[in-house]
Amino acid sequence: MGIAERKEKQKQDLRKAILDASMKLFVEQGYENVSIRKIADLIEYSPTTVYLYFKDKNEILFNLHEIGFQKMAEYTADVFTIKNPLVRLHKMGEYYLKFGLENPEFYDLMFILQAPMEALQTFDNCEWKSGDQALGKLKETIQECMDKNLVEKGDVGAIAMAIWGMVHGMVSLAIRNRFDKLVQREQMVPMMNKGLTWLLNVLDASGNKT
Amino acid sequence: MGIAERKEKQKQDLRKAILDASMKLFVEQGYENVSIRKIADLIEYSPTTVYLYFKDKNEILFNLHEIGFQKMAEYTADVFTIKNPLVRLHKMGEYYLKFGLENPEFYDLMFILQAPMEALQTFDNCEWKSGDQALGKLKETIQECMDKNLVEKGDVGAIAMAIWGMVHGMVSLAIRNRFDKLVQREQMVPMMNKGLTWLLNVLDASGNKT
DNA sequence: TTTGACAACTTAACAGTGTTAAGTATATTT
DNA sequence: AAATATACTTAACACTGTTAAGTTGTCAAA
Repeated sequence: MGIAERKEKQKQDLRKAILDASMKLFVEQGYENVSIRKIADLIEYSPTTVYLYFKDKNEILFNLHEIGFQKMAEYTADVFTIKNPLVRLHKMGEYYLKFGLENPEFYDLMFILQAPMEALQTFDNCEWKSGDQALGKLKETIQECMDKNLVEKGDVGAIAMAIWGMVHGMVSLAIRNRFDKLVQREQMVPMMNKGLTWLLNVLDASGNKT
Repeated sequence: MGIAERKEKQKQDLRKAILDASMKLFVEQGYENVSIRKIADLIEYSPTTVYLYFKDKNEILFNLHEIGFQKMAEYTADVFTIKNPLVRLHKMGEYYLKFGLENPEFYDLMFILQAPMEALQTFDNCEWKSGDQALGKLKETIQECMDKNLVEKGDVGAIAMAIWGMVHGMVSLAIRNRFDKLVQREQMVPMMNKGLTWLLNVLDASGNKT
């Protein structure tokens, strides 16, 4: 069935072309400019053709959001070589801040916009795999810190929520312009890192009961 | 000039009617359903009339965002009677979480959506007064904690950023559905409070050097 | 009193959005 | 050769924010 295979490949090619076009619009003009009509223009098909390959726009944005997680994984790839879990935790936070501030559009898609989560809800297996995996790594590192008595023991889930919350909070306040009028532009990034370091320090202090 | 006064009053009345209609749409149907045409329908004027009273939609949303800050102030009104600044800090955090989760639409407008900040940029005095005031209270409390040696001394600005970041992060991840697939629905709010309590505990521990 | 100006408001339109129903070719199967 | 299935398009619906131009009605000066 060589002909059926070729047809299947062509279908997958067009699907990929749609995602590539979406990606191009996304990185060059931001998520607000990813519209079905603009995608259609780029791939030189009619807008309705897009709907033969994706249920709706949310589904396209969900795919871009996944690419964002891949990109983020590149940022944090080397932290897992760090033996000391507390140092690793610190570096994870630093890379998280770095990724968010250097890729605000991707960050938006991954952690702020509703669209990808709305797409998720329509799926059969509606787990948020990307988020679950990222949170998992955080939890593991926190657990390791506790096992090695580097930090005081406690509810890993709650602590992970709080730490993730802190870095996410700072990034999202920054990229949604809530720091603009409150902090000088040059001091923003160093100050965010200082905030993170502060947390890691009090955390460290809480563990040293020896 | 009684007649000029009456005219001025009528203008202000219509301005208020537009805001009231916006508010009604906002609380009943969410910010996505606040459109110029729907506002116009409610006040029974043509859509273009709205533009005689507000520069654009952002300016209307900015006004609603201010109302949100008033509402938030009601939540936190009684914390300032608390003498112990560390206890006060804890309660401020608790009320912040409570407000955000009970008023997700307002929270969105105040801390997530770009629209009010875009309006701000067009103003003459483009300070974010509401945000500045709220952050100020947080900073004061942190400073007081340091002055009384309840927490280790450090950069107040950075620490305020981190603490605000944490509560904002948790609220915004929650209302933008990032916890949905990761944490059981019933455990979400208690877990967020647990995360906050955890931070306050390690903070407390960091201060007890006596 | 008539004219002119100004204020308040509306109509109509522009340029865009996501999405769907219905139609048209082309290619495959019966 | 006829029927069917595939891939795609046209045209439309129902919205969105926003603006240019036109229409009233009121008021002050000629």
